Amino acid sequence: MVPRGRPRDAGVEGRVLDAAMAEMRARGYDAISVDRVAERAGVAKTTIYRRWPSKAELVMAMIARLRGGVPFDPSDDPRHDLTELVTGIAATLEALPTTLVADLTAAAAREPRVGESVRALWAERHAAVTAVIAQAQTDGLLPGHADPRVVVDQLVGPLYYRLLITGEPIDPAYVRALVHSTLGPEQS
Amino acid sequence: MVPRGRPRDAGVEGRVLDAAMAEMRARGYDAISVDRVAERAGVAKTTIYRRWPSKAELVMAMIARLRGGVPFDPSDDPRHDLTELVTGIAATLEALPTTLVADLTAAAAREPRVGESVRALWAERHAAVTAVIAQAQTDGLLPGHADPRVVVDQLVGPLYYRLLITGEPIDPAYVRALVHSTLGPEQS
Amino acid sequence: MVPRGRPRDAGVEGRVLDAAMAEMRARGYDAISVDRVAERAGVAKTTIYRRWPSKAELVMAMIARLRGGVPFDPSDDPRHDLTELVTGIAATLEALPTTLVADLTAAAAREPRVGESVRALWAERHAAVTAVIAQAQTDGLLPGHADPRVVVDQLVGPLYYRLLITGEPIDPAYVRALVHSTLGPEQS
Amino acid sequence: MVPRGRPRDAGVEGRVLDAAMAEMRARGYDAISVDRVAERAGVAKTTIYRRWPSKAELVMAMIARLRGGVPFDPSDDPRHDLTELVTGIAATLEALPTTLVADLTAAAAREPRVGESVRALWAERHAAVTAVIAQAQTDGLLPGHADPRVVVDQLVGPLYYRLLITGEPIDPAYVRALVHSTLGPEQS
DNA sequence: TGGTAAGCGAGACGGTACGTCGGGTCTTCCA
DNA sequence: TGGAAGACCCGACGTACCGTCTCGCTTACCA
Repeated sequence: MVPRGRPRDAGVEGRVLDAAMAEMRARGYDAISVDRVAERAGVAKTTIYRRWPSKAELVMAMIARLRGGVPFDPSDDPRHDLTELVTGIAATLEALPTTLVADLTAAAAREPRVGESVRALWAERHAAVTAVIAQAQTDGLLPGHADPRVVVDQLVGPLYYRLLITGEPIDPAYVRALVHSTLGPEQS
Repeated sequence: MVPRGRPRDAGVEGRVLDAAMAEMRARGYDAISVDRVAERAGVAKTTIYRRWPSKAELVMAMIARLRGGVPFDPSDDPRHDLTELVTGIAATLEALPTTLVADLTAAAAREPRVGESVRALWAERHAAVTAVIAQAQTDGLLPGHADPRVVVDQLVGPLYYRLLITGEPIDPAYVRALVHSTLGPEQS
Repeated sequence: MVPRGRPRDAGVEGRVLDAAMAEMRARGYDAISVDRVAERAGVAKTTIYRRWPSKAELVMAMIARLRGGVPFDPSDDPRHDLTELVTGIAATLEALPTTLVADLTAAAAREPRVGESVRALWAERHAAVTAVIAQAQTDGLLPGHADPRVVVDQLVGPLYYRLLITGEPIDPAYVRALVHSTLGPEQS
Repeated sequence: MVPRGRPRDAGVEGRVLDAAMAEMRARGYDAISVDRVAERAGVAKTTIYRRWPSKAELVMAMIARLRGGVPFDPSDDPRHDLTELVTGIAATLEALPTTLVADLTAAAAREPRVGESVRALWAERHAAVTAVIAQAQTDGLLPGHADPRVVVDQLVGPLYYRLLITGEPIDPAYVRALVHSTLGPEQS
C-alpha cells in the first residue's frame, strides 16, 4: 500500500503529547482541555482529532508514553534485588501526582482499551518482581508454603494500597519493612 | 438552637441518593449529571445544592450509604477471624462495580474531603483487621520480626491491588492463600 | 398559566440584538458570530441559544426590530405623497448596507419564516404606496388603463432593482423621474 | 507561449460545474461545500482551487454557464419585441430556483467580482430592452417626457421585485400588463 | 392571626469544554 | 506541469454540564 497524500507531520504527535502532559502537570488531569493542548502544541484542534478520535484516546496515548525505560539488572542477592525493584516502583508512584495514578486507574476500569494500556505501564516491573521471587523460592529463601503469585501481590500491592487507599506515606523504611516482612529477618 | 422556617423534607435525601445511585448504575460514574439526578428524584436542582455543596459531596454521600452494617464478632481464633474479615472486604469490593471503586479512589485523590469520606468507608474493617493482627502478635502467632502495620497492608492491600491494578480475580482461594501466607501454614 | 421559575432577564433580548446589529455593521452580515455577539452583549452563549434556537433565528429577530416607526401622513396631493413615500423607501434602503438588504432577501428566499419576517419589514410602506396610487386613480390622476398593482410595482420595484441588480445609484433625481414617469409631467 | 507540462484535463471543468449545480439543486445554495463538490465530481479539491481561486468564483462559473443562448431578433413592432424580451427574462427567472437568484444577488453584493459576473448574466437582455425602448421613443411610441433609462427600470425591475421582495407570481398576464402600462393601451 | 424564616420547584444565567463542519493552503507522489 | 490524496490551520457552530441566581409558593414557628 503506497502512502497517498501529504504525509503526517511527524513532529505533531510528540508536540501534542508533550503539551497534554504539561497541561496535566499544570492544571490537573481532568482539567486537560483539548483547545488548550492544541494551542500549547501550536497545532489546530482538528489535527488532534484527526489522530485521536476523542480526548480519552489522546490522554491514553499520553499515558502510554510514560512506559518503559527502567533497566533492571538482577544480581544474585534477591533481598537486594527486591528492595531495589520495590524502591523503583515506589519512586515512580511518588514521582507522579497521586491524582494522575488514581485517574489512570479509574480510566483503566472504565475503558478496557485504556485498561490494557495502563496495565502495560506497570507490567515490566511487576514481571521483574515475579521473576526474582520465583528465583528466591527456588533458592529456598522463601518459606516453602507461600504461593509466589501471592507473595508478589503482598510485596507490590501495599504500595498502591497506601498511595490510593489509605494515603499513608511510602518511604524507604516502609519499603525495607515490606521486604523484611516478606523474606524474614536478614541473616547477616 | 431552635430550627426556624420550614423544615427540610425528610424524604428528599433518600430519593436523591437513590436517584444518584440509579444514574450511576445505569450510565456510569462519570455520567452522573446533577440535572438528571434532580429530575429522576423529582426534586429541584436547588434542593440538591442546598444539601450538598457540590457534585463531589453528593456522590460522597451516595457512597457513604454503602458503609456500615457489617457486624464483626471476634472469636479466639485469629486465623478464622482474619479469613472472615478479609473475605468480607473482598466481598464488598466484588459487589461494587469496579468502576465505582476506581472512581471513588480517583475522587478521593482529587478532593481531600472526599478522601476522608472514602477512607472512612473502609476504615471500620481495616481497623478490625489491625486489631486482630495485634492480638495475634501478642499471642505469638506472628513472627516477632513483623511490623503489624505492614502485615495489615500485606493482607488487605493485595485485594485493592488486584481489583484496581492487575484486574486479576479475587476468589475465596486467594483470600485463604493470603491469610496462609501471612500466618504461615495451619498447624492442625 | 402561572409563570414558574426565574423570569427571563428583560434586558438580555435588547442587549443581544443590539450586539448582533453592531456585529453586523462592523464585520458584515455573514461574519456575525454567536460567540462574539454573546461577548459583546455581556451574555453567555447558552442564554442566546435558550431564546433563539439557531443563529438564523437570532438574525431574524434582529431584522424584525428594524421594522416600523415611520409615520406617514397623506396629504391631498398624490404626487407629493408618492414622492415622499418613495423617497422614504429609498432612504431606508440606502441607509442599510447593501449587503444586508441582499442577505436579507436571500435569507427570505431560503426560509419561509424569515421570508414572512422580511416581507413584513417592507409591508407598511408598500401598503401606503398602494393606498396613494389607488386614491390617485380614483381621482383620475392616472391613466385609466393602468392596473394599480402594476403601477405600484413599477414605482417601487425599480428601487430594489437598482440596489440589488444593476447597482446603479438611487438619488433624489431618480426618485423624481420615477414619479414623473408614472404620473406624467407635472401640470403647474 | 508554448504550454508546458501535462495539459489540463478538459473534462474536469464540466464535471466540477455539473457537480456544483447538482449539489445546489440537491441541498441548497449555501450547503454547497467544496469538499462535496470535489467528491461528487471525482476530482481533488486542489484541482478545483487551481481553476477557481475561491468558492465564490466557482459558483460564479457555475452561474455563468446559465447565460447566453437566447437569440433575439428585433422586429419593427416594439410592443411585440418588449413583450417577448420581458417574457424571456421572466421565464429565466422562474426557471431558476428563487433561492439561487437571491443568493446570487447576495453574493454579488458581497463580492465586487461576483457582482460583475452576475450583472453580466442579465446584461445582454437588459441591453436589448434598452435598445428597443430607445427605438420606441425615437418612433414616438413613448410619451416624450419619459427618461428611457427609467422606463427600462420600470419594465424590468418589477420582475425582480416580485421574485425577490414580495414573492408574488410572475405570469404572462403580468408581463402583458407591464408592457401595457408602459406603452399605453394597444391601438388596434 | 399575621409576620418571618426557611424549604422547595422551576428555570434562567454565566461559564467552560466538547466534537464537528467548512474554507482555503500545503505537501507528497504519480502521470 | 496537472492531478489525486489527504494533512493542516483557522474559525464557527450547537450541545452538555456545573454551580449560582431569582422568582413564587408552601410550611413551619412565634409574637
